[in-house]
Amino acid sequence: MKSKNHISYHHGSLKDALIQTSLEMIESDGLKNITLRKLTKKLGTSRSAVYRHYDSKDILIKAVIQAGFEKLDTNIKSTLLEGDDVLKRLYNMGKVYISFAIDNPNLYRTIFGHELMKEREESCDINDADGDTGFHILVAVIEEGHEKNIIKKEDPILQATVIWSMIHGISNLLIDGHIHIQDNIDALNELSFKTLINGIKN
Amino acid sequence: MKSKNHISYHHGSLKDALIQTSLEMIESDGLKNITLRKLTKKLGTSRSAVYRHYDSKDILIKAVIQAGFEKLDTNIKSTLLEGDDVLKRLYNMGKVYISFAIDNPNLYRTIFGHELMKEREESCDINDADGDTGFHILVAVIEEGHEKNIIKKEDPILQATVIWSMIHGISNLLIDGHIHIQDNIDALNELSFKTLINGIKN
DNA sequence: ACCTGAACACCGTTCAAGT
DNA sequence: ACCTGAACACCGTTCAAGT
Repeated sequence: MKSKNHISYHHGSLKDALIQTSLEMIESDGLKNITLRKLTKKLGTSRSAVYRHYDSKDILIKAVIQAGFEKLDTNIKSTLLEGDDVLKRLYNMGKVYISFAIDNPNLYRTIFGHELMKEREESCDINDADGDTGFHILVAVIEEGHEKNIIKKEDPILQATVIWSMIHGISNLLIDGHIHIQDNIDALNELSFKTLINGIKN
Repeated sequence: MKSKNHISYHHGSLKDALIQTSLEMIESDGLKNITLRKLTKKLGTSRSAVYRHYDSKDILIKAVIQAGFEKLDTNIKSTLLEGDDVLKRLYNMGKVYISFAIDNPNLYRTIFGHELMKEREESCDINDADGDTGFHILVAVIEEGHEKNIIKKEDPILQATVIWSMIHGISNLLIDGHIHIQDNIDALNELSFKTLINGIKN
């Protein structure tokens, strides 16, 4: 029975399966080794089936990147919400963020380095004060630091951007091999955090 | 006469012409729109001529990325060597670096985001104390700051890495559209620099 | 509704043949 | 030595045809 109607095996689930399998293939082989032919073969469908759900490979990849970004964002959010100590939460976020990049270098490279992302203007829109992204939580944590007189009172969005930039820069340079101090990552973590904090705390 | 022997037009210069034209095409159309067919058509050679100089497209692209990286590096170096004030030189470097990224987003994305760069281990090798890259000069400027008692005496390589990470992170987030504060770039510059400096100066 | 598979225009790469 | 152009195996995308 089961093997008979494999025609409708992906009925309703193909769309999601395409994303998940793409995420796996990006991490194992890199983005540029993903082809619709390999992807659909892995899923047991014909290659034109993709076009029922996405208008082109580029649009599929965009959705994959969005999914990858949300994966990272979920990690960041839960870390930022865990515990009371504001500074400790910021420090932990940095560690989790950098660990994500080190553990998923191809995915990280893809979600942040892709040319298609130039026109993005969703989840991370800083102007959208009502959002619920990791960045929004980061801003909220900084504002909590303002109220508790732990963090210097400057524009929290700019402060969040500075913190994010530092962490993002470290992650990027690490996975691209521009930093060759694998044994010294902890020291880099400590110094970057100290540098950030001494610059923004009261 | 001239148009007659176009067969040897690129005699000896094709190798370099491939790099230069690739750099232009990356910036105007993005890396993924570069094909050997378009590239060689633009240069007036047959497409297999490329293989006289590079074993594959990937290896050509690697050389292009290296050339792009050196372009940025040259900018950085001259900025770091200009003037006496240590802090001002660091500040100027940041501005020049970020400007380069904003002016050449596709190139910047390519030289830093490419999957091929995982195995890189040349110019930026921090362990090579004798190098002459922008990063090495940055370390030297920091050491000058140590001698002049302007900058806190910690491992200069780690300090350089922290500074570079911040600037690189800002550049990356800006060109990927994760930061939507175009009108506020100056404020971001100021705050990030202030954050760095207040964290590392005496 | 959703899937199939042949067809099309592209791509990187190879290679025997030219000068 | 260096270049040519046909050939090969791949790719994304389209579309008439199936169920």
